[in-house]
Amino acid sequence: MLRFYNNLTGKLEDFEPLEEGKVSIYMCGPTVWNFAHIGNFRSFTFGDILRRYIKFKGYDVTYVMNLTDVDDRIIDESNKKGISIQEMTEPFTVAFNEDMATLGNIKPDIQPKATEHIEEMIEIIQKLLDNGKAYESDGSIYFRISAFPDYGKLSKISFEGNVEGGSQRVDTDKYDKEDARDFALWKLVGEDENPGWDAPFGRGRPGWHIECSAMSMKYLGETFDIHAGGIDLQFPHHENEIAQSEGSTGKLFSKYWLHGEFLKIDNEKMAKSLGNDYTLRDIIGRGFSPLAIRYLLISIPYHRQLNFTFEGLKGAETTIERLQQFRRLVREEKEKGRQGEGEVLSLVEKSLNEFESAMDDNLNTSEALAAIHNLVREVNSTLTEKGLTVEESDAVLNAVETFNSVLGIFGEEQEEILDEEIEKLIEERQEARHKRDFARSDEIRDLLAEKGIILEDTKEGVRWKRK
RNA sequence: GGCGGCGUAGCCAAGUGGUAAGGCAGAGCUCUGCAAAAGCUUUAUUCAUCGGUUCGAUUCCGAUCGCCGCCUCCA
Repeated sequence: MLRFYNNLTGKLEDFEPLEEGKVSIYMCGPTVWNFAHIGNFRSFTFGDILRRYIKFKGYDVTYVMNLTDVDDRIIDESNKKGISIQEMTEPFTVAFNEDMATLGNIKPDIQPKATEHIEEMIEIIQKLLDNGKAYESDGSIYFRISAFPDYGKLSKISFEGNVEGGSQRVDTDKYDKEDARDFALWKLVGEDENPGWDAPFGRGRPGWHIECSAMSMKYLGETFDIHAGGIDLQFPHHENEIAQSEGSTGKLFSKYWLHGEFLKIDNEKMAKSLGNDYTLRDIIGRGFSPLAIRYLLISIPYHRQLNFTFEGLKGAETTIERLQQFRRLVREEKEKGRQGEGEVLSLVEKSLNEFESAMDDNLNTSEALAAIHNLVREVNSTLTEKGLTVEESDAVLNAVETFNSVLGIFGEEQEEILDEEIEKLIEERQEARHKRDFARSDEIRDLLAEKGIILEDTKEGVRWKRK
């Protein structure tokens, strides 16, 4: 039984979708004003695993991840550069999708842009104005938190004590609000300022929170199954989404709330000021493979802080090579066509069961990986000792395929074709070795290494792989 | 100040009221012309510290120390 830690209730709960067999997921996407950093990608990779696993469990999944392409930072940056917000966000949107693909994250079913959903936002704001949960002040529209008693139910923040004694409770907003906690739904924009959109309640631009309410409800309905995002979004962003959405519909917004924890770099907070806010491109530029990065990102359960280090990444690199080597060895083994049955079948079944119960337990990827590693080790032993039958090899390869469909850490199958020149060199080296002409043999080995072909001399002959 | 999380081998870490997964690194072995690669084996009387509850705690409770996050439109 699949269970999630639901941040809304603060409990580990059995997962029961609203509609049998169907699951709707909304993941808060990136603000496309810059290249996304590795911390961002931890969250989005968590979203990808969530979506893949629910699909693996047999549900029909709709996965929506938005693009925030209008907000204060984007406007500030585009003004500085003297370009439109579209010119500002377009290249980063492309880059983001490239990076996601590089990391092996499957494209969301729907990827709505905020700027294309202004109408929907205006509708929600109008409803809130009509039912008294929003008000106008100096041309901007604010949400009236005092009219929404459930405010704070997600983040469990008590405002009572805070208003009185809190040192942070300073209202720095230059606008006039009824209550310091109230937040902007619609910000006044002058006639000749851009970007701005016309609404019945005046020209303006949307607040950040309303964007996600509008896009999620448009594609998933007024109530949907899972809302996910980074832990920092819990307050105020998600709390405000709930207020706006439930305030306008009177219905539950999202049944489950899942938050991805932060990633630290060398045990420190990732921050621009520390210079450790690595983008995916930075890390790949240092020679690390996307697969290793993905492995490291999912090696710790999503709801735990992850300490990202380059040493750890090096380790992940070794680990995924071992996994890929494993798949290669078993595939080779299958080619031998050995017949019969074997006890490996039960090992495979055990591993698959362990994998599933680990993932069922609030996506415990650490344990799921342990189940994979245990299978790899046990099968390797059997393989060396007495070999595998075709049936066993098939079972193992199918299991690998299953693991890969959920976690995506084995990568694509390598092209097993060599060009003739290289094949001839390998042959020539084998002949040289046969004649004990080791000078020539080593020379060829070096030559092939330069071409990115690594040779492994084994009992049963030579094996090659690409670096 | 308020709320929450964490502290497990050299490193990254999972986990449980009943005696410590997994990965990396290290060591040993197998293979090999040598090497590389690969594979196997091995590595915590102990889970920050101090008390308490219990037949029994790393796991529950309390205190202390240390780290991280949210409360400031930062995943």
